[in-house]
Amino acid sequence: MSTADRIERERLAKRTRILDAARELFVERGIAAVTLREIAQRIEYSTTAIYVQFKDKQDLVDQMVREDFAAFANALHAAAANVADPIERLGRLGDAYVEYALTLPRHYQLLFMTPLDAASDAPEVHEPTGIDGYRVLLETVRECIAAGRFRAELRDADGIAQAIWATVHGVVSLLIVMGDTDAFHWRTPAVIADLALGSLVRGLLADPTAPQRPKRTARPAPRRR
Amino acid sequence: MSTADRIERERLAKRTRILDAARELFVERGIAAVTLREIAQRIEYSTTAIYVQFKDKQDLVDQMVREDFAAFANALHAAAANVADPIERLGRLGDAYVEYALTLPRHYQLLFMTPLDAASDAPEVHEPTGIDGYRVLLETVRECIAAGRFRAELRDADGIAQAIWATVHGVVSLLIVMGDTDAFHWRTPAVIADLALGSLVRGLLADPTAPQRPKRTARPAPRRR
DNA sequence: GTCTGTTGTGTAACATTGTTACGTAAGGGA
DNA sequence: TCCCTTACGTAACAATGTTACACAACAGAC
Repeated sequence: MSTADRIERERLAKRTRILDAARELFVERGIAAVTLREIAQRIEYSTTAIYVQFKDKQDLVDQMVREDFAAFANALHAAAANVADPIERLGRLGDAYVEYALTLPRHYQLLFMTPLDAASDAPEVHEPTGIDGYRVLLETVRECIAAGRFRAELRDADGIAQAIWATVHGVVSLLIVMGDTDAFHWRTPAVIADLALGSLVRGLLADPTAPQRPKRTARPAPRRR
Repeated sequence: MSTADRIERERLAKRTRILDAARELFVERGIAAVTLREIAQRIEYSTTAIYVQFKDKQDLVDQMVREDFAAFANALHAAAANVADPIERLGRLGDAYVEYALTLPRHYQLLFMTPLDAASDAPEVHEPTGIDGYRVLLETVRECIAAGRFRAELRDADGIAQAIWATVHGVVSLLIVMGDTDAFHWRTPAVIADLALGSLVRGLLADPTAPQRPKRTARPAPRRR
């Protein structure tokens, strides 16, 4: 059925157009501030046409978020690839994480700083969002443990991975929310991330006398609002 | 003018009633899900009566948040009081932080996980929100540095304080958003916090062979939604 | 004691936004 | 050629934040 294929192709193309327009507006002005009418107008459809592809606004947001979680996980995979030393890999993962999050702060906020609320419809059916990226981290931590790089009493890979995740998440999320308040005299994201993750890893190491990681390039502060 | 006093007192009492009702509803069901009509009904006023005391909904939220930031800062002050050893004080601060945040996750979300948006009206006029608690932490870090407890190359008190803040914030905020997703096999908040903050501090110390902190009582997982 | 102006309150209405009902047009399959 | 599914748009609805306006209460001036 070539015709059915074409129809499906057009259907998917429209879905992509909607998601792209929505993504752009969401990232720019925040999810709550964007109306369906606005999205529809941008792609030259009526508002209700969106409802053919998406059950409601929340469904649109969910599907977009799910796609972008995958992209985020891919970025982490890429950062970890071809790095033999697991400790070094931890650093690379952290760098990539901060990089992604602060390049698209709005997006990060959507992905990791917003409880999924009404997504309780059927999100547990699919792969839980964010689990991909977590697995990369967890595997690296397991390697560190297996290689005897961490102190002997540190055997809980999940706990350690969660602590590391929490640390980098804390840096970026705190900066996204509070980064505009000058009174805190914020250091650059790279400095804070190096201090937090660097010291954390150092505290985990069995042999802290090993050399530290080199400096990275600076990252700009997250943009406003 | 006793009458003017009474009027002012009544005015303040009404304001408090509004804020209390709003707080209760916000904490229970989230800020966006609560309507002004609902708040008004709970305190037996008309909806528009709220507008006499507050410019709009955002203003109401702002004022509530400002008050509660102060309460949070007080909790931190109390936790830090009468603890001579600055390193131990860091731990106490972290404990109090996690305790407060996970006891009132909704509230924490409101305070530290939501960009202030329209609060850009006149929030910078007043003391920036959250700065009180930060000062307690910063002062403690300064003491640690002055006492030579940290490694010699660590001299940037602001940077270190921000890294520590980011770490505990990361633990609680990650759990608030993701804590319900079982696939991550979350450890208890106390375990993650100890791993993250404990290892971070250990990584900062000039002498990591010093004794670790004792275990604390367990904290329940943050409640849903 | 009366008047006046300010302040608080409620009713009604408005604008916006997510959402649904319904009529219509298109187009593929029999 | 006919039917039926699908997509689309117009109009309308419900909920919510917000404003306009009229009225009542009441403190202060005279």
